[in-house]
Amino acid sequence: MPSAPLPKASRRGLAQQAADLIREAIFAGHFPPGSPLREVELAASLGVSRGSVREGLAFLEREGLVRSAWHRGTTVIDVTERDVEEVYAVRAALDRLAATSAQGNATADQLTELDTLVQAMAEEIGGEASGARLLALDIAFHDLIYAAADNRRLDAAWHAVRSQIYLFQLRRIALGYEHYRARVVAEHHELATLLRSGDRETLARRAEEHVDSARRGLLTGPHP
Amino acid sequence: MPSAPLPKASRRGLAQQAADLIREAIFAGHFPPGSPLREVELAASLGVSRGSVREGLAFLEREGLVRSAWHRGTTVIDVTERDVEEVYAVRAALDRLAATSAQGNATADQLTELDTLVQAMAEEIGGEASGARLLALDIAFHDLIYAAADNRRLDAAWHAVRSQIYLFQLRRIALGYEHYRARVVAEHHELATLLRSGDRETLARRAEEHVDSARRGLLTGPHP
DNA sequence: GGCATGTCGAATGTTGACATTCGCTGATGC
DNA sequence: GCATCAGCGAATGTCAACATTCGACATGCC
Repeated sequence: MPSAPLPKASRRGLAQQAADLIREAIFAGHFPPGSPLREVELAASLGVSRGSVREGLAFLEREGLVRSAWHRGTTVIDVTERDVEEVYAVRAALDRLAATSAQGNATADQLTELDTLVQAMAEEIGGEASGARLLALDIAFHDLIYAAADNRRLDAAWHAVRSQIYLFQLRRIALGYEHYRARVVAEHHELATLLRSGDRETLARRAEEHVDSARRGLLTGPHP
Repeated sequence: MPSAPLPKASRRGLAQQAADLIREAIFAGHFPPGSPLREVELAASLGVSRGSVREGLAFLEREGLVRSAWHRGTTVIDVTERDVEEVYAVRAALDRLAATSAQGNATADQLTELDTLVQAMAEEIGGEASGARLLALDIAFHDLIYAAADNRRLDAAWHAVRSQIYLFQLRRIALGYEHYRARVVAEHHELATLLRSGDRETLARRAEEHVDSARRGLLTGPHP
């Protein structure tokens, strides 16, 4: 996942570092959905104490990547059809608000950056497309919209589903991503255009439809 | 055999208990917005260790009630106009989704319970209305809608703003709540009716407008 | 054989001590 | 008089040991 630039990264505490490493391990497939995340094991593996690992896991739970139960440990979330439906329903609602808030609120620089990202997607597809890189650009595009919306609560809600979306898409991409490749550029280009100058209601509808398109891409084809 | 002092006390862990107590203290006004929540102080006050308090504070941060910064401690959130705008913008988006999801998904029992809550509001107003009790019924009403929506991610997002809404409204109510009293019953009655049998688009719009009405109620009148 | 129960092990929950960081204060130099 | 910086104190961050809980297996009774 494209992590934000790290100007003060080293001063973020071991818990955050542990969370980052565990998150990466989950994305890398080292901990498949449903597998347990044992604190002692992780503490030994990461070279930090159990307390820091515990705090890091709590942070990942806030992102929705893992689930914890009283005295029953922490496990990676499932990736059932219902889970996908839940996440994308919430994301559609959030994206709708983010897009309409960002409209008229985004700076010129931010709008330009959106175009740059869309162009990068197009170039990625032109060459030998890497699904993972395409996905990173996709997420970065939406990160930018949420940043332009300039609403800390909205951004927090976005972060509570962002990692899950990344996990879902990553797993789907591993099975092929022609469906993804086919629509990414056009849809994001349209969103950027509508954001710059478009009917507010149309933008809201399109933002929702974009999420629905991504959801359908996840649920079609081979299932895990 | 000495009977246990707290028979069913700790099935949820000390951290959760600590979070509950601190949350209540914040709502009670013991910790006004912006005031620091010192771990050692709370640990001594609650009779638990700092670790548990720390975990409880992390949970409250998930609810948006407090904010933490690296080596700078935890403080109660501010209640500026911008904070209110942020929370209610997100809540409008979530309520819209919750209402439309609950429509056609709610059980008969849940719909009946909604009516019961609306009637309880009306009775509360008929007698000597207590703003706090009215607010509790209001929140319970929306909790029920979110429960009917049956989406764990949506419920999590709701819980990330619920406590903030409670705090905002509590502080506003302390300054008088005629404006609140005037609209509560009618608006919730309409929502319950639309939920049972109403146009989906109308329901979505009304759910958003209901939140906007609450937001305006918060921002009018005397400001803290 | 099937079900209730007791015991055990492995994991989480909790704690107090130790290390680190940050803001403040006051001495210091210009 | 004012800016700078070193030291100080108070708070948070980290750790390793201790206590508690739950699931699984074995055991015994019916």
